[in-house]
Formats: sequence, C-alpha cells, structure tokens
Amino acid sequence: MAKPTIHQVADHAKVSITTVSRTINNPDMVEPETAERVWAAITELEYYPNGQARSLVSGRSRLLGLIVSDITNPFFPEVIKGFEDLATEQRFDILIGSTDYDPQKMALCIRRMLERRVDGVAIMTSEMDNHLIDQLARRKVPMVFLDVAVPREGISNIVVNYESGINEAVDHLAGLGHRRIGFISGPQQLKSAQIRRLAFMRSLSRYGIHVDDRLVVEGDHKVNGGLAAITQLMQLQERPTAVLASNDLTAVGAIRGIHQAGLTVPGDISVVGFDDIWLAEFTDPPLTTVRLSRTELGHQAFRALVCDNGTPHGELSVETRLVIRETTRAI
Amino acid sequence: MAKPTIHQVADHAKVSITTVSRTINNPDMVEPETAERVWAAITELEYYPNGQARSLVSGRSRLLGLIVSDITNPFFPEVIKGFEDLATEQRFDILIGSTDYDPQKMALCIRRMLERRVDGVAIMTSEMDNHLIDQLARRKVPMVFLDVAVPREGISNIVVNYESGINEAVDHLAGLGHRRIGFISGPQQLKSAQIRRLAFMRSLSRYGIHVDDRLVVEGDHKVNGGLAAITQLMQLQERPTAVLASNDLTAVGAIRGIHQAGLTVPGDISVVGFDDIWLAEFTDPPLTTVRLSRTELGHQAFRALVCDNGTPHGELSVETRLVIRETTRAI
DNA sequence: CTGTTAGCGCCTTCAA
DNA sequence: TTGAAGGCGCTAACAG
Repeated sequence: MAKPTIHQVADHAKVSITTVSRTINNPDMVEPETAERVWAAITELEYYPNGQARSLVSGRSRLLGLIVSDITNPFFPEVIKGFEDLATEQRFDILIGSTDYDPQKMALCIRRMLERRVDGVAIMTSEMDNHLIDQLARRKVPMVFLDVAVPREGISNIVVNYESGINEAVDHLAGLGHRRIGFISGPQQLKSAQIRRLAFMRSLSRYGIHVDDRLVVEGDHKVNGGLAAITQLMQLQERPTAVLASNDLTAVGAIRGIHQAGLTVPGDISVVGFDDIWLAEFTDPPLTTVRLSRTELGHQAFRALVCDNGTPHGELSVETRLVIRETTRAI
Repeated sequence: MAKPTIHQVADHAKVSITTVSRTINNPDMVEPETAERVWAAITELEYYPNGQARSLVSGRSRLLGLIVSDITNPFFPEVIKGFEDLATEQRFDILIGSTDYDPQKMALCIRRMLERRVDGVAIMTSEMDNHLIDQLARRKVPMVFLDVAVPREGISNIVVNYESGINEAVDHLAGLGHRRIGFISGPQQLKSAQIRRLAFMRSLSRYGIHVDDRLVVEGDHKVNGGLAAITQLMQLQERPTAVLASNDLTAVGAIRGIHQAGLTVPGDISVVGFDDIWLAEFTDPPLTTVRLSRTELGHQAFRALVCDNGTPHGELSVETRLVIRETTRAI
C-alpha cells in the first residue's frame, strides 16, 4: 500500500473511519478492544494521518514561519535552533524563509507564509513590507518582531536589553582605568545598530565619561568595516585605549587592524565585541564580548507566537551580559 | 474579510468557483474580460489560495524536507542556503528538522515529514532510522543522502570528491618540502570522517610518502579534539612538520595547541584545514584549507530531489579544492 | 461506544 | 468559455 488513508485502516480494522479518527484523537471515546484492533491496523499498514487534510478541517496548520535575513549570518543559526527546539516540542513545524536583505524576497516570503496558512510568523529582519504585514495582521496571524520600531495591535515584540550588557562592559573597562573608549557602530540605517550605539553613548555619560564624537565611527557589522574603522581610530592623535564594537565581526576586524598596525590586543588597545557568536571564543586572543543569547531569543520568539496561557505576550525581553575573555586589560 | 476563500472571490466577481480556479491555474481557458473581473476580486479581497486544500487535491505538497544534525554546526547554514535558493526559485517551501545527533529525534523528524507529505527529503546526517527510511522509500518519496554507505533503489546520493582537494593539499605540502605529514581525523564512527582519513592515506602513498601510523590520530571534529590530538602529535620524538586536519574546527584546535606549546604556525608546523568554513578566513593566521562548497552541496541536494528533466539523478558529486592562505610554509 | 453525514477549500471531470 | 458535481483525507456534529 503506497499511501494508506484512514479508509484502508478502517476497512482493515473493520470499523468506520470515524472510529479510526477517534482512536487517534480521542482515545477515551473508543472501547479498548476496538482501539487495539485499530492500532494494529495502523501499524500494520504503516499509516500516517495526512497533515494537509487535518489542517484543512481544523483550520490550524501547526506550521510556524521564521523569517531571517541570511541564515549564514552567524547570528541566526542559534536563533533558529532555539525557536525550533520549543516548536517541535509542541508539535509545530517550521517554515524558514530568507530575505537576503531584499524587500522583494521578503514580500515573497510572506506571501508563501500566507498561502501555507501558518499559525504564526517570527520576523527577525528589518526589510518589511508594511502592506503584507497588514494582511497578516488582518488575518489575525500572530507575529513577533525583533526590536521593531513601533509595536502595533496584535504584534508582539522582543526587546533586547542592550544597555545591561553594555553598562557592564563600560564598567569593566572603566574599572581597568580606560577613559578614552571608542565605539565602532553598525550601519546606522539598521534600527538595532542605532540602538546599540545609543546604549553605548548613554552608558558612557552614565559613568561621567565625556563622549568624544571622533571616537564613534561607523562600521558595517562585518570584518572589513571593523578594520577600516579601527584604522581611522588609530590615526587620531589621541587614540582610544579601548574600543567597543557593535558586533563580534566588527571586533574581529578591529583586532586584525590593530595587529596590522603593529600594535597588540590587549597590550595597546583593549577590544570588546558584541553578540558572543561562536567565533568569539576562537579569536586570538579570545574575545571579551557582550553576550546576547540567541537561543533565548529564539525561545522568546516562539513563546510570543504560541501563548501557553491563552493570551498573547505582547512584549518579551532578552538580557545581555558581559563575558570577559582576554582582549581587555588594565591601561 | 478575515480569510477569503475561493467562494467569496467567485461571488464578488459574479462567476463560479471553477472560473476563479481557472483564471489562477489555466488562464487561457478563461475569457480575458472575465479574468480581469476575477483578478480585481482577488486583489480587492486580498485572496490567497489555501495551500493545504490545493495539496490535498493535487496530491503534491510542494514541501521539501531538509534534515541536518545541528544547524549551529558551521557546516550547515550554507548548505541550507544553497538548498533554499533553488527551492524557493521553483516555488517549493522547506521544512527543516534537526536531529541533534539523536536517532530518536531523527525518527520524529521523519515522522513529521511523512505526515506533512513532503515531496522529497534531503538527509544530511548519519543517524538514520532504517525502518523509517524504508517507509519513505515505499511511499516513493525522493530522498537524497550525503556520502551514504550503500545507495539503494530510489535513493540519490551526493558523493564528495574529497581526494581532489586532499591531493592538492598534499601536493602543496610536499612541494614545500614536507615529508612528515600528520593527520588529525574525525570520529571514526562517522562515515565521512572515515572517507576523509582514507583519502589522506591514499594521497600520501600516491606521493610515495611513507604513512607512519603514529602520525594519524583521532580527533572529534571539534576544537578540543584538535587540541588534544596535536598535543599528542607534538610529543612524538620525531614530530610532524605539517598537519592536515579532517575539518576546520580541528585545525583551529591544532593551531591553538601549537601556540600553547610555544611554537608557531606556520614557522614550526604547517596546518591545513578542511571545509573552509567561514571562520577559516579569520583565524590567526588565516587558515590554508581544502574548500568544500556547501552552497554547491545544497544545490545538488535540491537537484537530486527535484529532477528538471523528469528522471531522477541517482548520483551527484561535489568537488573540493585547496585554498592557500597563511598557515603553510616551506620547511 | 460506534456509524452516518456533512463539510474544510480547492481542482477536475463532464455537460451545457 | 463557463458551471455543476464529485472527491482529495480528515474531523465533528448528530443519531443510533
């Protein structure tokens, strides 16, 4: 039998299809003996209920969309894993979609989610098509965003507490005697990059450290941007003694730039990254960085979509904290 | 209208549902004027056909399963991306599943794929439940594996040509004067690790270099295993002047171990990795390694599942080649 | 406790 | 060119 349906099972067990359905979904509504016969038939025929048919009648697909910009960005795999772990635990399947930072691909992604009738979508990217988002909202498809600008009706949001970790970092650096602390930001069109930069500025003034504009330069959240930025920073007549980067890739670029200039980390300049991607542990020297748990992020995204208590969680948060390794040292 | 069905569209356009279906699927069977009215209704109501219903009647889900062991393993994201790129291009959606190297999770994964009625599954992991694999085969679900032991009827296989790249590496090393070349293998219960080790041995003898058993030690495809292995290798009275690692993580561990021993790379020992994961470019010094294109791997996996010409491709291959960076030097 | 009936939303004959 | 009717596989009333 290629693909047995509920009918073959019913015939085989000499019951009606309803009884088969019931022994699967409402076991207590069927007599044990009958159930046994049905199960025997199910295993005998290797029957698997057709999910499509089930969803069609139930109106729920048990499918969750997860949209990221680029899965090869080391930030995302752990997010996905965290999301997936909870999802499969609750018998949800996941539809992934990559936007490649392209609004058009984003639109296609959402259209696919719409056609598949997903029970929720986690959107971890910023290229969003407002019109399509509206359509999801109108269909009451639960959505969750990451650090979205303006939370709306029916849209959950995960806010990352960047400041807690950045404060720790500045605290750490200040404690080591650093006063001229530079910052290499991410591309400022990115909302999250803006937030990180802001958090840094605030943290600095919180410590009464003067914020020198020349010490804040823009990178691109990639290695080369970090390298270019640190080079610029090192050309200052009063160069910083420590640098905080908006993400780990930037920090890697910075370290590389410092080495290329014949200086050492942390001997001449201390460096602190952000994110604590897997790579951070393996730079040379191992990178001191602010950890943002992507697994936790994935978990929260799932929780926002599938509310255990029945009511949707509007706003969830994820903490950050400093992980001290070996790229920071007293001045 | 929360979720308009084909019926509302039909009413709105004052035609039958059949006509709506046709203007979407067989445009030439419907008069242009009518079609226009229908399209107007579709956009007006923001109608998206229900994929579940469609699959139910067509018998094809346009869903492809992709099973990996651990998405946070830097090997996989690019594979997924390559697979996804081609898939979305042809309007397929992807269901991901992680096994976490756990046969039981693998079984659950496959069960989910079965229930979703996927049109094909790419299985990029080795924990496989033969019984469930059989069920997939019996249902004629196209499958593709990576370096599987015994290809069977209806199962495609992607063979990676490890030897081409490893030959290049040994060639390169031999050209630099190295004769005592060590190898740090992966865990030998892994099929692919065995193949890599074998390819190395063969390559060596191909160059007439004597294979000293003590120069081949087993790692675990992770950083710590590489570190432990290189430590063991360095304790030999005649230590190797160059080491080839079964994957890049292992190479990273090796470099670290060499540094910890107060030696330098490539000054004292040359190191060659395998895979060319993203990280390889950012080690210190940048890692010379054998590149295995994961994107290509993903592409091939897709092609094996969805055959353009109508007949399934039974066996596809992916090449490897040496990428020379800075961890190798003349003796 | 079990079976019969009526859809879920769509595509596909078959007639008109 | 269009429409009516049947069915994809399953669940959920409603009867017995």
